[in-house]
Amino acid sequence: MSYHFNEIETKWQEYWAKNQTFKASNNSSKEKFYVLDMFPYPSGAGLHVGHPLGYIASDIYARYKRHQGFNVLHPQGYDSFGLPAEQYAIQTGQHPALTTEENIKRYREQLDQIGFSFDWSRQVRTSDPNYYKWTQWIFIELFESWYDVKADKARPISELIKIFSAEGNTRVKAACDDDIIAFLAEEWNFFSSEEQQKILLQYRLTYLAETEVNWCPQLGTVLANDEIVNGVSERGGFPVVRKKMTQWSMRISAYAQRLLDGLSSIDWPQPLKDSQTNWIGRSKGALVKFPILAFPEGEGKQKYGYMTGGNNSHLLIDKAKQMRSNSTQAEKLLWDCLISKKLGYKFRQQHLIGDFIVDFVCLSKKLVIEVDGNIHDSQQEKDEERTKIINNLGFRVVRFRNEEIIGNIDFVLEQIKIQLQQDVIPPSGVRGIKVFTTRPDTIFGVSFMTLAPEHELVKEITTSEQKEAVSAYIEKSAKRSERERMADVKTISGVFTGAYALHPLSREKIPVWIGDYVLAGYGTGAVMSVPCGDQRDYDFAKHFGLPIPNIFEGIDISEEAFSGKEGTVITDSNFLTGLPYKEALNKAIEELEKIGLGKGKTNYRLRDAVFSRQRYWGEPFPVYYVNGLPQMIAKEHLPLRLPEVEKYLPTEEGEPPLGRAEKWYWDQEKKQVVSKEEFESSPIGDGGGLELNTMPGWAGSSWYWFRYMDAHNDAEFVSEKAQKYWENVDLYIGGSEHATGHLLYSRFWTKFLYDRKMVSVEEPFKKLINQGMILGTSAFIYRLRFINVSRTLSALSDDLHFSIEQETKIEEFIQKYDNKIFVPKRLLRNKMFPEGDFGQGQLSIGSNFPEIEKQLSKKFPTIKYIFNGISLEVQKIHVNVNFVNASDELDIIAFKNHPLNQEFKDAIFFKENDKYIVHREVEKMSKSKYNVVNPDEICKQYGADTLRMYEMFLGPLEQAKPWNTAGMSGVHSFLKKLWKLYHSPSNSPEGADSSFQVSNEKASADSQKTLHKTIKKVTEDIEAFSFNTSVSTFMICVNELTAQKCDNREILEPLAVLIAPYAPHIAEELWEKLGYSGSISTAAYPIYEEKYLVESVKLYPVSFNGKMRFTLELPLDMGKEEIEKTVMEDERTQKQLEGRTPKKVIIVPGKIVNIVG
RNA sequence: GCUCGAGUGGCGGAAUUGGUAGACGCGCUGGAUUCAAAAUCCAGUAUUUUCGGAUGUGCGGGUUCGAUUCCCGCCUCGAGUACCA
Repeated sequence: MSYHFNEIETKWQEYWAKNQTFKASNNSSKEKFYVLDMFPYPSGAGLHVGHPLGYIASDIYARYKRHQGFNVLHPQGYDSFGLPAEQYAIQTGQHPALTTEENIKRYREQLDQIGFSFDWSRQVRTSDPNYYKWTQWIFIELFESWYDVKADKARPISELIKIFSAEGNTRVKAACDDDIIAFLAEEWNFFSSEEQQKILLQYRLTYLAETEVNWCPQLGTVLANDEIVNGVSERGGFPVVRKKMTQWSMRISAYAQRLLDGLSSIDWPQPLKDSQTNWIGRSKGALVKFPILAFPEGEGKQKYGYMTGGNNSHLLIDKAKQMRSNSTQAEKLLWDCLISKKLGYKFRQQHLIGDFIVDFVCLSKKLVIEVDGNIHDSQQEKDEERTKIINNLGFRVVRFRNEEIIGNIDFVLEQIKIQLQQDVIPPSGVRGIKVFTTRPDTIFGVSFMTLAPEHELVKEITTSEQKEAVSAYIEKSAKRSERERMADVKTISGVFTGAYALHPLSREKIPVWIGDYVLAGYGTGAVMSVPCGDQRDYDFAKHFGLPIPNIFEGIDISEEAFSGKEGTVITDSNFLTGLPYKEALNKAIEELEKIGLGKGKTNYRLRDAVFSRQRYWGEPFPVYYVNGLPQMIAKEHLPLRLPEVEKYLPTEEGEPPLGRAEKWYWDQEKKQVVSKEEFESSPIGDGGGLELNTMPGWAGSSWYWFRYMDAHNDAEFVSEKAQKYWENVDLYIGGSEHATGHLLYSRFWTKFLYDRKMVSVEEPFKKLINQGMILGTSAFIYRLRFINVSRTLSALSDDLHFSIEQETKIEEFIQKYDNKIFVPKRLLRNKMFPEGDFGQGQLSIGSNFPEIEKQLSKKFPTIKYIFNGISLEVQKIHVNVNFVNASDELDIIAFKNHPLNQEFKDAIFFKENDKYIVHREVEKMSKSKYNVVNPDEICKQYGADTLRMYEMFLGPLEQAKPWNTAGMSGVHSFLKKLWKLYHSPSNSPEGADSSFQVSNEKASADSQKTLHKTIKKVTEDIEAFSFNTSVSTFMICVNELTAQKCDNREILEPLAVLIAPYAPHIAEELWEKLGYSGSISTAAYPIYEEKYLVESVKLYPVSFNGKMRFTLELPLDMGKEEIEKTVMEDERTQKQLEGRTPKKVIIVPGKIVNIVG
């Protein structure tokens, strides 16, 4: 009986579906194992042969683990919100839900026919309201959380509010916005609710803020950094520009360090970990402040650090002096304490800050202490104003009352101490340029500073002489798109601002420049330029003739900058001179900290992730606005369902598509979504307009693996019990393209959920494997096109004096054959392209292509006129690989008759030997390259088991490889041979199962050896995810058993189980024939027994000087000496030695013999 | 530029801690079977050769009795990233 794979496969696929064979239970005494594939997006193109590669691997592993006795969770679902469905909706007007539904249906059919062991009962879809209800729920949890830096975890926002009302915000260390205003507890409690909300928004883990975003006009939405490839959108390849917009953001930067640390605890491919490490981009260095010398030389007297007064200083200075001598009792007491330096910092009394005289100030710590007498009670408002201005000048202010100082001076000093421990560097602001540097050791090599043109200080510091040049430069660089700036790295440009900064250590004057090689978005948007140590600074200095001081001992910097670190000794650097790199670095930070102008800092490249998309097909935010401030809809009213709109385009006012929804207001009284009219006519009017943006594609995929654990839970996103049982994903398989998107966001959300005690694990995926991409083998044909015809034809006509008829003839010819003639690649060979291959695109041809001219002239006499003047171009175009056979011949008839190829109906192909041979190239498999191969055809022709084994056989899972069906027949005939092992030879009577035959007799030692060798190797291979070699092992096994004429049940039964993970359908069928009633899927995995492999003899390779010359069979228990004796006596040895005496004989018993001499 | 990965027959690829390089499959060649084809089976298939052998895992060196495997330097290809201070 022959192997009818189609029948067998359909039969078992139906059986599995009917019996829910792969349904996982949440209540099991078995050990759990969770195998997951990366969430598929159901695209309209369906699956191609590259997609199932990872699914097959994970399925083999899942089935293997079931045989091993594990309770396996192997679910599947769809990441069904996203851009392509929406683009399609815009083009066709079809609701994305409909097209998504159709796509999912097709995906499911394709998945089913490959025989995956998915537990479909747990299927989820991100676009299902029952699912996105929980995505919205998690969003609210993020909104209700802040990041406590000291505890290094997220905490509920309610706890932050408690802290604020008890002690203000000066002590709490939180991941928050940069421009936080310091306030005390009394101030907080005094703030209006709106002010409080605004402040809290600066601390929440998801927050609304105006940010520079990547705006893609064609897609009508913003994109995250990882959605942009080479300056254009990943989907569609449209240009992206920078734009300021108010957006929801995720404070992922708070987790930068933990995301980095966590990498060491997970078993992921190193390249993937590297790429996350790079993306997070941690760099250690120092934050240094360079005070600005307000005016360039000549215009004003040089100012020193303590000269903090404003332009009215000369008027106020005397008053300050007077006040110093007239201080109150409390002031005196405090001054005595401060001046005694008990606190370790220098204070000044009655000092000018701007236009104010403050009571006390610690300049290095930027801390102002004000002592309020009773008169100040009546002018609280004025004081607030004053505090604000002083804050803006970069100082913090603490106030104490007279009676506090007199009554409890220790408490006051304690408070001041706490304030002094705060961050030294004030918010980027007036009178100082903050820079971040990884090389504070090179600080004495600074010869100028460079700011990004967008830097907020530029306008303030530019002198009047330079104003014109500076604004011209800013304008110019703003116009340059991000892409241009990226492409053009070579051009050095910049302008001097006219301003100077003070070097914090050398006290020298440093010119301040602007240049667009400095990025506004990284660090502080300003750099201290060390031309001797940084190539960009070097180039800039060379270009503008700025000095390049050398601070590296014994290093030549006449040609280029020196960026080495280890082994470098610093010189010409004051107190750093003579120190090696590491020591100098620490010493520099230490000194900067002492004078309050710098401190050690770790910087991350990772930016907060923009979470808003101006699109329709995504999760709606559970947010409405009151007076412009976001309010969360109470969780019990979730899900907030995506409304219907009549068009999926932005509104006329430029609002996102949700702006078109008829009902999109939240009525806080009715607790429901209402129309604008209903909302406005409501008597109470509580509530507001709902958020018009939707969430990005990664929202739903950042937590979905938890949902599979408890997919039908209506009360929680996952129950504690289910989550604790399944923990996290044991094995995750997918492509490496998600390295910095999905995989980073998923880790972020998991850490957040862990912090808030909603899950018990801190990482989502324990082990991860990247399957390599399956590439397509594209086919190309070469088409001729006439260019600039009308212009050249009239010129030609004039030159050659064509008659009307001739001209008409030529015109007709062009009409008829333009874009219709195809030539083979061979004709394109000439001196320049000896292979006839000119890469991608098109190529102008003329008389330098003699072959073409000859061939064409033969066929079309008219064409000679064209060669005389009209430009001819050859275009290399993709042709659908389905029209090409294995020998690269194009099926011209099928090609011409295809409905999509109407334009080629009367095309002319230049054939050779009656064939048109296409050109082949390996490229990414994609619809646009017409090289997509679907699994459907292969399943029909060879069966799913063949497809599964063949995809594994193709090569190592992680490696990219081109798709090539050549080897398919080998795998298919292997399965046929396997089938034959269980059946008697074909001379037995034909008919149903009559030929099935296994014997119950004892198997031969050889067969046992073959079986156990196979068990050992295949098991090792599965554990190592080396599926290609296990397929080879099966082939060897079946070849050997066939040769042995093995038909023993004791061999064939375990073999069926062994192969079941790879070829489940045939295994099930054989299992049934072997007399079992249930599915093979949980049959016990065969146990490897070493005793069958024990050998008594070994075929020793005998080498001479390391080269194997012959083999010799010797007993394994033979000792070294005896082996040597036997080998030396062998005549082949004597022949090799040619009479010489060996210098040395190396014998590794059981391995090799090597004779040196 | 930087980071990572990979270079082995005509092709996909194998070789576990350094120990018989090219397993397994495709393709190709020859043969059997057949009226013929398909299917199946058998033999051969790195290069070179004076048929003894010699050479051979991108290139050059090193360590070792012995290197595809370890070390150093280079070349090529692929992936990621990119003015990151």
